[in-house]
Amino acid sequence: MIVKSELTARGRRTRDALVRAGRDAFDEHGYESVRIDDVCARAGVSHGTFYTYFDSKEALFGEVAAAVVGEMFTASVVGPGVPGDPYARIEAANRLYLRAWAANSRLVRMLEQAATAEESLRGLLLELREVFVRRGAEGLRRLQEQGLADPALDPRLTAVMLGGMVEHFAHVWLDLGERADERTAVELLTKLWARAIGLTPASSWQQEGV
Amino acid sequence: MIVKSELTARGRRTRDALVRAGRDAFDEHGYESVRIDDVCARAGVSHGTFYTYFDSKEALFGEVAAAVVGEMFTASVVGPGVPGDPYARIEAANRLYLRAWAANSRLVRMLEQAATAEESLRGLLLELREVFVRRGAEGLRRLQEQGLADPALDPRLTAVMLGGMVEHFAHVWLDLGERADERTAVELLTKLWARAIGLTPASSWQQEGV
Amino acid sequence: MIVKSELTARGRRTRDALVRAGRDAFDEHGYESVRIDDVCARAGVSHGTFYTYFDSKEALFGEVAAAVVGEMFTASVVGPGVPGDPYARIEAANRLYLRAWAANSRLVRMLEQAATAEESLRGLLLELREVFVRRGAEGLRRLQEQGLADPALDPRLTAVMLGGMVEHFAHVWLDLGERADERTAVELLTKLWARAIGLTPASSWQQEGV
Amino acid sequence: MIVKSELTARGRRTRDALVRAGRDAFDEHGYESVRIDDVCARAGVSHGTFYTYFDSKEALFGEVAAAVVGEMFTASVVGPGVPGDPYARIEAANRLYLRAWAANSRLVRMLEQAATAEESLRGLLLELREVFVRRGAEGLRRLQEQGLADPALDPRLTAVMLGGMVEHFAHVWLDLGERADERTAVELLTKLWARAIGLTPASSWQQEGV
DNA sequence: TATGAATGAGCATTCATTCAT
DNA sequence: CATGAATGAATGCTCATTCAT
Repeated sequence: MIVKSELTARGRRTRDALVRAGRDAFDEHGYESVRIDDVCARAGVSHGTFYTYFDSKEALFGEVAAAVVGEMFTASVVGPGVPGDPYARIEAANRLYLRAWAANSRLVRMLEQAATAEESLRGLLLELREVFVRRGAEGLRRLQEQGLADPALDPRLTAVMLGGMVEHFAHVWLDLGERADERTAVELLTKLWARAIGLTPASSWQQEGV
Repeated sequence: MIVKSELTARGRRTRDALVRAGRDAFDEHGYESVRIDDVCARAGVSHGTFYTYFDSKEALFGEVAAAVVGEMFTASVVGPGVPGDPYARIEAANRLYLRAWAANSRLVRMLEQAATAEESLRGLLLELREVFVRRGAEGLRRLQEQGLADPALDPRLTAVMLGGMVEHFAHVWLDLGERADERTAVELLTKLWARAIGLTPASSWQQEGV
Repeated sequence: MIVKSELTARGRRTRDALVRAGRDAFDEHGYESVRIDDVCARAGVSHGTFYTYFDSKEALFGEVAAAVVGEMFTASVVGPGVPGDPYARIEAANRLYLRAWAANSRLVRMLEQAATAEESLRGLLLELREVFVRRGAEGLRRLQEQGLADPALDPRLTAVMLGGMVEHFAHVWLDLGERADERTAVELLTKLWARAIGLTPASSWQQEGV
Repeated sequence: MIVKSELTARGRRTRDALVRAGRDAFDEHGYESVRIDDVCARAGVSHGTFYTYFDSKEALFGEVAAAVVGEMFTASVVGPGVPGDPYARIEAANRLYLRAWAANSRLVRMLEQAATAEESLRGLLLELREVFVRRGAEGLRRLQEQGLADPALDPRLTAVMLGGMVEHFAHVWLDLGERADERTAVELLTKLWARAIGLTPASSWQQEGV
């Protein structure tokens, strides 16, 4: 097998084609159903060529999964340009969150499947979750410090639960055909999220408690 | 193949052993990894016997899935003995909801996987979701009618989202090792749920709106 | 895989057919060249059936080798009916020795090849050699005790060398086409062997030494 | 492919490196296990370069085998400086014989293996044996003519057998781990050889016969 | 000459399913 | 009803060889 760092331009092109083909194939047919042959055909290379770049189907999937996870990280960052209004920031975050998960729903679920068997993939999966959980927890903590959210909530557990709500909805929405338009969905998710953490326009938590 | 209704006592015992063995095997190793051989060995019957009762591996899984779904329905019904306090009822429902999904998390996810390929399983999966969604929506609608919850919320979509929060947490908690004890989890899920729907002790919604 | 002891009569027949077919195939084409398919075709069973009885090609070869080694042991025992005349006994032994190795020359050489890689086969190979070496050494020691052979010879090393002469000749004769008829070969091998150990009609060694 | 005679200095170096690498690889891992890739890596050239110099793996092996055979011829010639004492000459020859075979035991056995399939290699193998057999036969014939060895022995067949004894011992000694030090081994081989051909200090054969 | 990417025939192995007993 | 031997399509992977650069 040729390692990634030792590639010529031509090799890189072929390798990229295989990763792209693999990603499409996995997304369309599911991990188990994908044949190395399918991937090769899609990438326009012969069967043997696959093994010039990857040791196995698992290795390819690892590569695909890593790419997906990387994209999700990048795509879900709420830019600094978003207004300081906490509610608006939550809404923006939820929109990106929903989109990021929706775009990769099937592959992420596949990653979960595969992670059961493959040690290396488990790490990737946990890293993925951790990044999203931490972001959510950080955001909540900040609001708590500003007196805008219920200070009694455990930030991490709350982030896990509310993040899960968004993530799960992405799946139900796109994979299971639950009917809703994005605007409505994001608005409702945001309303539920904001209310759940007790987001207040003023700093009422400092006086009252739960 | 012998159909279920034409079984002798002995046949029923063998068949039940296969279903039980299949359920355990699927839960432990995942759909694809399970060999008919494994199931037969577990059930203590010979390889050929399997086909006396089932047409295929899929057929067995369908049977297992149906059993699981049935159990989940039964197990998650909030008994009439629970006090009328809405918050307490939500908490009781969430506890049962969480337990029901946690107990069968892997099999349900397997069902989702398999449903991608198998038409018949898709129906089962949708039925499963629908029952839970409908229950949640009914509950919310009742609270709205009583003026105890935000009447502006779409009952179904809200139920999908908040139900998803619980369902997803069951998965994260049990399959992915997120650390939490049941009491804490149920309490937080309930608090978030209640706040999200704007559950009020009094009937404040009638005067205010969102 | 079905273990040997759990076979029905039918299974035993199939298994035996595979071993026989494998033996023929190995003998004709050499280890590496033999395809599982060839063996199956020869045995008149389908490809998959092979794996009902053997885990791999190596496993089959192990079985074949063990059978060959067993036969060689049996076939090379000089019966008790052979006259006590030491020279005649050596000749009889050499004849059987030559025949035993000649009959299985290719398979034994294959075993040597394969033993390089397979730990389990190495044991079999060493056992095979050891039996023949020990027999030769015992015979020599007896003659030495009777004063009929040079007592200065190390029995084991001498047996290794002279046994090797016969074994090697079997190979050269049959595999490499060295021309000779069996009678001539056995007579010459015996003459060389007898002279080499200083076999004397009388008990001259007791008086002389080397 | 570039033929040997048309090489530049650089080409010769690369080619030699491949032959040397191939010899080491064959000796260590056996014919079938050697990958062209291994050889190239060892020689420090890229995969494609191999085919600049050789048509195939077999061609490389042929080259290696020829080199080995050449060395064995050279290394085993008893120099003219060795004293005329026949026993001492036999001992010297056996020492060189043993060393020559021991040094190349694995490669020679590989050649025998390969010769089964490759016509061209068969010639090489037969040539190798023939040289050693002829030398042994010549030596014996000379001794017979001088009345120092049993004139009744067929020189060629005797040489095949006794030569085989030495050759085989080299294999058993080095490849199969039979324990012996060289001095002891050579002395015993020589004693057995000398006695077997009836080597006498005086010219007793002229009067007696066997 | 050297390189290394591409090729594809070839092969071992798995496993759901069938069927004779 | 139960058994377990037989089936064979399906598929991942290897590696000698070719060839464009």
